[in-house]
Amino acid sequence: MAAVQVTVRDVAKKAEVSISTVSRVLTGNARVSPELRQRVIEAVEELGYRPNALARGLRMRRTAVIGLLIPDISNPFFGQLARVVEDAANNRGYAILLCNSQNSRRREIQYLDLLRTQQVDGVLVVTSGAVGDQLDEFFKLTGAAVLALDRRIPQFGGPWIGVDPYPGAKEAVRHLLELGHRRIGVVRGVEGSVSSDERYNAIARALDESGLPQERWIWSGEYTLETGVEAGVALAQLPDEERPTAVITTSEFSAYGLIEGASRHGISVPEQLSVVGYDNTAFAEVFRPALTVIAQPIEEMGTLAVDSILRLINAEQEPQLPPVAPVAGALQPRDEVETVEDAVLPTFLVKRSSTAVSPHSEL
Amino acid sequence: MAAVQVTVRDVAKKAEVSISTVSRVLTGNARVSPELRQRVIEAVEELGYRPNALARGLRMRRTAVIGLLIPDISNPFFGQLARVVEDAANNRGYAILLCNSQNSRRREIQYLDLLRTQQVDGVLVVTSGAVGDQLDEFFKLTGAAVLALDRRIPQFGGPWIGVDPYPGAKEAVRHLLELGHRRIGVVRGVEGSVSSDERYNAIARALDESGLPQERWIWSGEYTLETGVEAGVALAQLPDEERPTAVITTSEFSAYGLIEGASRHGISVPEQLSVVGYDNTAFAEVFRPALTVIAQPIEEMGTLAVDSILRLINAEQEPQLPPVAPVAGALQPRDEVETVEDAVLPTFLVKRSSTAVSPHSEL
DNA sequence: TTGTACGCGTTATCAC
DNA sequence: GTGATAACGCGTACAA
Repeated sequence: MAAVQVTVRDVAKKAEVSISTVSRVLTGNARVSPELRQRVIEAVEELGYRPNALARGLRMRRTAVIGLLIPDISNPFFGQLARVVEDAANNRGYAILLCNSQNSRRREIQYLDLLRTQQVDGVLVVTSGAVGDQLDEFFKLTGAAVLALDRRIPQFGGPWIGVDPYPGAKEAVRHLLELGHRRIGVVRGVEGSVSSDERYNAIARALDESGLPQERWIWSGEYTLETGVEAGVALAQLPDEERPTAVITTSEFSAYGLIEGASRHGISVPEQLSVVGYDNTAFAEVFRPALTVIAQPIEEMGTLAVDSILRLINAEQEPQLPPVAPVAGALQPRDEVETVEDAVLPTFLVKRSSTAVSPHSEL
Repeated sequence: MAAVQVTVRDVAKKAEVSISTVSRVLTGNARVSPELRQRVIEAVEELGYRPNALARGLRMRRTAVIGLLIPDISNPFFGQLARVVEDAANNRGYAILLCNSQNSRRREIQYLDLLRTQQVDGVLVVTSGAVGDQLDEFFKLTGAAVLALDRRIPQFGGPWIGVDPYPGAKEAVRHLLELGHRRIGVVRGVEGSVSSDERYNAIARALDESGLPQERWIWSGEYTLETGVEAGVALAQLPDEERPTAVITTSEFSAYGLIEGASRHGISVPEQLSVVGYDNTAFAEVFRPALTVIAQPIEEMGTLAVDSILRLINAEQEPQLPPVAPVAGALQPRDEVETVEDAVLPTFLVKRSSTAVSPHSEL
């Protein structure tokens, strides 16, 4: 093949100017006389010239690439998050290097290495393990911007953008109370995990504030279908008057499992049991009954994360419109590092069909 | 800040050798005496040296990066495909640049531009529009490997790796026949789209070969929930004896919609209506009733695609184990371009609970 | 305002 | 077997 690369020299020759003039036109970093400018633009178009990001990155010490380190892209929640992040980044002229850790700490670390050799300008980390130390080291080594997304990372010195489960939990409890529920159970994640504990504590607090007991019906396990099924089966075994009439889960899949497990034993949702899930992926409204959920503001979280990391990278200077039609935006030199504060976005309740009036309600 | 980069010169100085020796040790492309080799390795470790992919890529004209151009990463099917592709690529030492076109032709073209400036070694294209010409041009311009994945691309000269809907369709029809169904409908995608026509034709052929009429109950529309709902509602309006007892859809979401629409009018699945979906995302077994589907071999398709594109790139030479512990594998010079043939993988049926004995069956 | 020359970090070609 | 040196393509001091 070969496919010889058109370089800035070819453009210069064609436009009969020097390469610096070409470069100046392309980057827009210095004034060029209109005539020369025009000649350069024409030459660029005729030759179909595109700058070489490698050379540019080597020279500028910036690549306009950010890494997205994520546990599992096939999980719809992360898929949605990735879509938002990709969109926001792309709009700002940044490319995304996809790093799917598959929930493996080893792969996370391996990917940090790759990200380092690739000279990315920043990394958005949705971690599955505890890599706080490695992240700090990565930052120290590369100077790249590092931002923890969604899940807070223990021992990590950088900023975090995530979600507060409390507002949604509060709404969920109020919603269930209004429907006449007084016995509310919880299917939570494994104890000890930061995210899992946070979610559970939010629900426990909301229940507490409502004067409801929150210690009686608690099941825990991984954020999986099976965990939900087991809880549903266990719940169905309870005598009628000791069984919760509503359950809040901290994972969407567990909610589906719960509904399945309960209905296997003749408990129907929402008639005999109301279920509130978590997350709010596209499936929540496809499922039957459509799932009421404590929703995460995926959209806001993703765009805010990109905004913040770009601020960290200090690329926020200008909208970065390409100065010359077909050529990608020029990179600005990086100046002093800014700091970005942690941000916590509220969850909120999305009411659908999996919650209904309590069977014991007098409403 | 700054975070000065450790270069091959620093390693050379520390090991008291020349930079060429360092390079030789790192790439493994030439013989180095054991003593010097050892000194280099130690220096690399002590300094935490990592090669600069930009410089290496500039020099080698290879980046070990491939682009994944995909319609919508938040769609679970593509999410699963991306996961497989990412995994396979990563195992072979390649990084993935995520290009989510959001089903926009404009963004696809824009991304091809980015991919070109980024000097990627190859592109895996799951297209949403018709960009055959642009792909050929991209190839001509860059010499990068280009491979169409999943969806065949009109007017594209390069190889394609996709799926044959027929085997799964054949199995589905046989399955339904065995369950006593004789009136089988189809919810298909929009007419004229390549993928949609292929899927429909496969089903029509399978029906035809079974001697069943295949022209009576056909609904078409986008691969969405709504299309399914409309079909379900329309189907429910038909008098009992004119209504199909089973329906095959060419999209998973349409199947869910169909079940919803039909049940709104009192038609229950699978008792009164059997439904066969398409795709087989993780949600198919979570849904109730768990969805019988014509499944695509996502795993095989993704890994084969990566294998093939790497063959095209000619990186298949060696497993590429890093010659020096902490340093990423060295790149081999690219030699003559190989050709890769189209590959068509078979679909297959996954039986679940949405299909059952026909209400009119005498079984 | 425009052009020349150097360096970013790496690999490869050439002498030794 | 080892070391100096020239590219790869770009942006920018510096000189003109």
